[in-house]
Amino acid sequence: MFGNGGKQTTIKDLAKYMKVAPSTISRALRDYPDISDKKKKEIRELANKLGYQPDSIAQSLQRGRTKTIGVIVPEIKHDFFSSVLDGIEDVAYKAGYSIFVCKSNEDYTREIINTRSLLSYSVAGIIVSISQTTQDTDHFDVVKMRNIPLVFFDRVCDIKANKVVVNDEQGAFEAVEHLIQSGYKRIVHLAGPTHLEISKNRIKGYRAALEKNGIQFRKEYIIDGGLDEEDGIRGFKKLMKLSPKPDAVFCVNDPVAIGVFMQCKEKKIRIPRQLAIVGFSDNPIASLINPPLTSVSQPAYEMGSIAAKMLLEEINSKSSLFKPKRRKLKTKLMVRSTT
Amino acid sequence: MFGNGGKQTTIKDLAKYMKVAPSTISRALRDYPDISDKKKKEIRELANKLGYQPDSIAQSLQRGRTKTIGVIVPEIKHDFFSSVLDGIEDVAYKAGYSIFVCKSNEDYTREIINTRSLLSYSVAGIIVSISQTTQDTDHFDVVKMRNIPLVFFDRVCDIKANKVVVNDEQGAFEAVEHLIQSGYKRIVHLAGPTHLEISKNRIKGYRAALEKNGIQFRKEYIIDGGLDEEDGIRGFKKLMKLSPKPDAVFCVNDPVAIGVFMQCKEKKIRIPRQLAIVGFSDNPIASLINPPLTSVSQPAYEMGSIAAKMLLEEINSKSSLFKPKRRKLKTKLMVRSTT
DNA sequence: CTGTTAGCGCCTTCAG
DNA sequence: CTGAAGGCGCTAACAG
Repeated sequence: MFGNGGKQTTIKDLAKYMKVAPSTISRALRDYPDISDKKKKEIRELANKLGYQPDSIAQSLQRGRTKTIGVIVPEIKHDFFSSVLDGIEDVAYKAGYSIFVCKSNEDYTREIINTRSLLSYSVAGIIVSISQTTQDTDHFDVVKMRNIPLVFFDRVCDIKANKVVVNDEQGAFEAVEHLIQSGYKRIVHLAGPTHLEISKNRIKGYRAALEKNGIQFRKEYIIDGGLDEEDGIRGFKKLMKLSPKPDAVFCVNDPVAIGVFMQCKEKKIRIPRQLAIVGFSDNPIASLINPPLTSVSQPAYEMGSIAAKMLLEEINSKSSLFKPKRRKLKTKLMVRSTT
Repeated sequence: MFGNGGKQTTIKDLAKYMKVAPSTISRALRDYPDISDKKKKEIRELANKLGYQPDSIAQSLQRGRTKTIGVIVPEIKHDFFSSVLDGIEDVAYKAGYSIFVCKSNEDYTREIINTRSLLSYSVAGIIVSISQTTQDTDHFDVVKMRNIPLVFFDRVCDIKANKVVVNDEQGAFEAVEHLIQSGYKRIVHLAGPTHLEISKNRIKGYRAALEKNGIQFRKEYIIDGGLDEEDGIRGFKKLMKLSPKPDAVFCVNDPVAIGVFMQCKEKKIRIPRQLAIVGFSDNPIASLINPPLTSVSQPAYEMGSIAAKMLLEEINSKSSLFKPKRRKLKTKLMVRSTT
């Protein structure tokens, strides 16, 4: 735009050209009431000509906050999280915010470092889904203490903050009841890490469905594990050793279900004849595999956009006595052919 | 950490407590040679106790650059892009950088705004895969002019900058030759937007394979379109109207292939008996659908990590006469059951 | 209506 | 070895 050695044009530059004070430029550009319209127009034109762009860093230092949102997710490439990110980005973009994306890699320590790093960049707010290995959540207290709005989604924790979740218990309940009504009797649950709320709630739903339908709960039918495909594979192996042999499995999420699914294929176990499978989150992949996977659908994109909206709302509410909200979205059981 | 009204501890605070000058603190914390070891230790301890964290914004303003990398992708939720992001994040994190993720939404205008926004935040460098609708690339000239390192990946353009691509032509060639050797004769190519290099190169490979194997090229067998599932659906419809009827289709990428795939299912067309399909990028989904999709595998995570490494290298090379590099990664044909 | 001053938090001279 | 001063680009407060 201008051959000034790669430097950006500053307000000072404009001031010199126009022979006015920098503050006048600043005011004109931000359409302050008490500047003559003529001058405003002139200044605008010059700014345009020189390709002036306000320096966000300088503005941020001055304001003490950037127009950015920090996001911490355990993984980026998972369908669920990338869809959530998509939702967050759209809302943020429309509001003139940019997003810092950090990945904890399911690692507690990295999550702490991510948090610190976001704080040091004075983000306006933070959106988090905690890692599988996170048990202690003191690092988020610092965020609260600095009055930085915080929203948790999906994998939430006990902290007093905004939360966006789905109706995990109800979703699990419907999934398991569906299995029961389809005639399955020996239903195993491959559960997630026990300290995560989602795991607990999905277990609750599982038990409630059994109870309501008069099926006795067996402790050994809950198999603890993680949230990844490998956990599904491991879970499958444990499950096959059980006796009496289970006839259905409700998995804490789709990756785990896919793990089981692949093992069945490998071991030539017929789905659903020999083993019925239900997943959770309804990844796009669920409807494309064969047989298509029955799964509890979870509105990922929407969770992201709602989380971002809640965050922005808190950012824009001056009052520090913001009351944390909890949004619980509905799940929907997508019945397909693995059940 | 400290009940100072949510404000972060600053160097000034430390200076007051210690009754020394701020500059002394700054020097001690950054381990400057000429500060007494004793004082250094004291200062470090105090900083720790008060939970001091340097303000990245202030540092950035001073340096003129942040320790951040801007990334612009057309979509976040696509397997390919989210895996690339994963690769970028890992490398960035290890180098102490954070990433700004912007999504162009395949929209030229939004891409321009994204670029501007990243510039205004003084990112240390930018990594981009251009949108389908981007024909003009002047907005990246500004980046170059401000001496901000730039790396393109996958969807690159003509600008003189670092690039990370795969061997598109060779990949396409192998895919099509594989079809020919499997006995298919009437091979259609669902191509991408013609102004993108990847589209051109994949077309080149397609033609080269036909030529080498003495199959006559037919203009109507190249069907132009976009890069999404819907484009696959549209492409399928056009393809079915052709006569003589094609017996195989090579798709510019996996989403398009999936679109075709789903149409085949819907219209009860046997794969590969009636129509063979090959995709490009080998998304995880490819191996899970039934029949599993033959696809050209593209190392997405690696592309991201290499792009980030190239960028950091340029960031760290003081010399402004940095010579742009082009890394071409290898593809690998994953032969499965749709061919 | 406009200019001057001061300061956000940090780092880099330049003096001692 | 350490302190004081100035400035990165911008804006808010105070003067006229």
